[in-house]
Amino acid sequence: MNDVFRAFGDPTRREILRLLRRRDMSAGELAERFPLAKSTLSGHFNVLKHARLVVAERRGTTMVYSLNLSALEEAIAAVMGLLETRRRKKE
Amino acid sequence: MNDVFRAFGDPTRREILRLLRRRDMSAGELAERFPLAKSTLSGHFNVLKHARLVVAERRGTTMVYSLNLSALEEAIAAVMGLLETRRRKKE
DNA sequence: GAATTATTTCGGTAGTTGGCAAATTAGCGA
DNA sequence: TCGCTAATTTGCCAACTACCGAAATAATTC
Repeated sequence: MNDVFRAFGDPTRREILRLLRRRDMSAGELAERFPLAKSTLSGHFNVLKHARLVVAERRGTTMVYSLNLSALEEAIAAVMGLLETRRRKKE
Repeated sequence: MNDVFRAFGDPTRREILRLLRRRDMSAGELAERFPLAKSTLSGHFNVLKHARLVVAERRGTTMVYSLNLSALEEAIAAVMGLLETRRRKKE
């Protein structure tokens, strides 16, 4: 869970997730959308994979990345947990 | 919004938010719960304030921190946005 | 096995972060 | 104003992060 929050901390990684919500994309396809070196993107993919936010599947010579919805759902639950049990005195 | 995600990236800051969900607490009270220097905690408070996740109010010589629920709600909405518009091909 | 394409790993750098102790600011009461 | 308590700011350092280009790895096709 710690890794999930860390992964969310970087704007580039959030943009990757945003792109993947529409359709699965290869590492190269994703890299084209950013003004960054492919090696840099590869590092971001690793962080996202480690946080289980994306899943990678090799298809021939290319790697296809896709969102892992359940990890996103868990992140939402964790943030919502901060709201739920609040006991307010005044309001 | 960027600052909100950055603020969530640190475990100490998430724990501060978790403590504040029960009741408002002073800087000193909060600092007691962590094995960290007060100056370090003060830095964390600043990050949380900057992200508008907490609000500070001076009460005499002490500073009282409280959760800013609306910022939390926005963070949830942002994460949920990653889920919502997903178009699935198979399933 | 050599050439091609796609991606990752490695080595290095600049900037950021989290941590502390010490100095500083702020409010309060004598 | 002085002394006390609470909290923040400052200066410094070690660890981490994002980034790059070059070299290495992986799968495919000839």
